[in-house]
Amino acid sequence: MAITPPSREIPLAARVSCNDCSLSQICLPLAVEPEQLDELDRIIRRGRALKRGEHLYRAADSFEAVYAVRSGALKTYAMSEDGDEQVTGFYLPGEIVGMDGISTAYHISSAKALETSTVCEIPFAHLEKLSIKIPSLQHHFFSLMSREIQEDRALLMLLSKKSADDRIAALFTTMAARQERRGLSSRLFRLPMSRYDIGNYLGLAVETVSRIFTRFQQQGLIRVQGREIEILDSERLCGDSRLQIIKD
Amino acid sequence: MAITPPSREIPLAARVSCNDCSLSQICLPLAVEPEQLDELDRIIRRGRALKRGEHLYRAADSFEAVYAVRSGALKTYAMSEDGDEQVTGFYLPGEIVGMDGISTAYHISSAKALETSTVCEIPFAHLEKLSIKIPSLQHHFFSLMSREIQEDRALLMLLSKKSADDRIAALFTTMAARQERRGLSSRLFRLPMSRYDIGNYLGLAVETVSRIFTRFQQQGLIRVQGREIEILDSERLCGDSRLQIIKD
DNA sequence: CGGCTCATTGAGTCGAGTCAACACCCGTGG
DNA sequence: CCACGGGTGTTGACTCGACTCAATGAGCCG
Repeated sequence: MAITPPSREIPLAARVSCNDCSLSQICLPLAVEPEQLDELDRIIRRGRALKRGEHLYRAADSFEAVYAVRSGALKTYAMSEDGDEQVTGFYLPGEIVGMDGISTAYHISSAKALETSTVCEIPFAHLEKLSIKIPSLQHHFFSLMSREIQEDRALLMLLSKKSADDRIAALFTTMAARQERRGLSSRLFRLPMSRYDIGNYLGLAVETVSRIFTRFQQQGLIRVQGREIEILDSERLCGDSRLQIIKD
Repeated sequence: MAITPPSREIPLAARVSCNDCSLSQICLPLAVEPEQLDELDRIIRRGRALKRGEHLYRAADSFEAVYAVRSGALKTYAMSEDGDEQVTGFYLPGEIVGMDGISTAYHISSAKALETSTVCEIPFAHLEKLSIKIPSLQHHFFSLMSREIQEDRALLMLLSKKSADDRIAALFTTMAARQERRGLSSRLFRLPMSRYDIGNYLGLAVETVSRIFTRFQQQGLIRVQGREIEILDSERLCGDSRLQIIKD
């Protein structure tokens, strides 16, 4: 099916080692000593490119690897029997996607690019072997999974008792925190996902999302311009919703 | 504070090795060869007893160990700033609790006994070391965490779009599956938690839980007697809610 | 210029929450 | 032995927040 592209089309990212990657301080390598980084480097297949809407993997695909997002953004979603989807997470550069599936050997959810993206593929079997040689890597990976659990728990709290306002506020707050982690502005950023995805993720109707965006703007909490968001009053945004967001 | 109990009061469980434990087929040992079970056995502190309402750990406690439930049942819950709690999970015999906290080195949530319970304490630092020697244990532990993520995701789907009926139905279905995993009846069982905990967990008011229990009974789906539940028509129970529950 | 998808806004409905009263069970103590 | 009290569970009446349906606007690409 796929025709091997001529070598000049291999994206730049493919030739950048973890050493030179701007994300190394928040990605997997942070757990690995420089001397051992080579080994990690060797097992990683870098720079796989995805077009907007393209799948990284689909539910029921066999689980072979986890992926570090290099650029762009992905969403993961699960499908219920009656065919409607549930967005379970958004993944930004430096984050690891695909950790569902370890227990079943096949993926439970699907991962789809929200925009043109590149990812680094980390074959899981190799990662496991390497984790045995590099205890700090094993620990870091346990830690990543634990954080995934924590984030799910935070979202769970949100969905189970919070109002629509709180949910939207929490989305802004977590997005801002993740921007900051990458060294970007936590005040001004662009949401990579549609209102539909937001609604689906937060368990709200698209219309509700839209209405709340508008109202938050009227209240002077944010400024919205399509997918561009500017946080004007993070105090009141958090305070109103009285949320305990995971901060690392 | 605690007075060391005379040796005859050490619970029976404390002297049972994993070898002889009836739960070994669904608990950690399933990933360990008989020859190596001794090593696992040695690091486990067995038979810690908890009275109803007693805490196993509290949020912000330093993270030292994970725990295998031997008997009874626990709930985990998080507290938001404004002081109201959110139940994040229930843990039955053979299940591992406490895996939050790996990434932060302190617990994010609290764990509390729903009834008189015993747990086996597995110091995490030891477990990590042992995982390096026993790759299948490392894999199993990754797998357990992955399953935890999957379960959270399933719950997430539930909370984000499903009706109150669906949520209750899903609770019954997952409880039944977990009973079956332990080799017990999936038709007839006892809920270890109060209606309040159920409501909190599923994001419903207690009154709603109660009403739905009553209606399900009227519809001939279940028979309820306090906390005793008999599933009469699992077909319609699942079918009505059209849910994709994680099955292993 | 259509023909898309995505986003916003308005009007009406309904499911689940809140408030309130009451039933039940069980352990305690008079 | 029974009365009392607290925790737990059930039921009813009323309210409101978010969903649904429907129409319109805005941006994008062929």
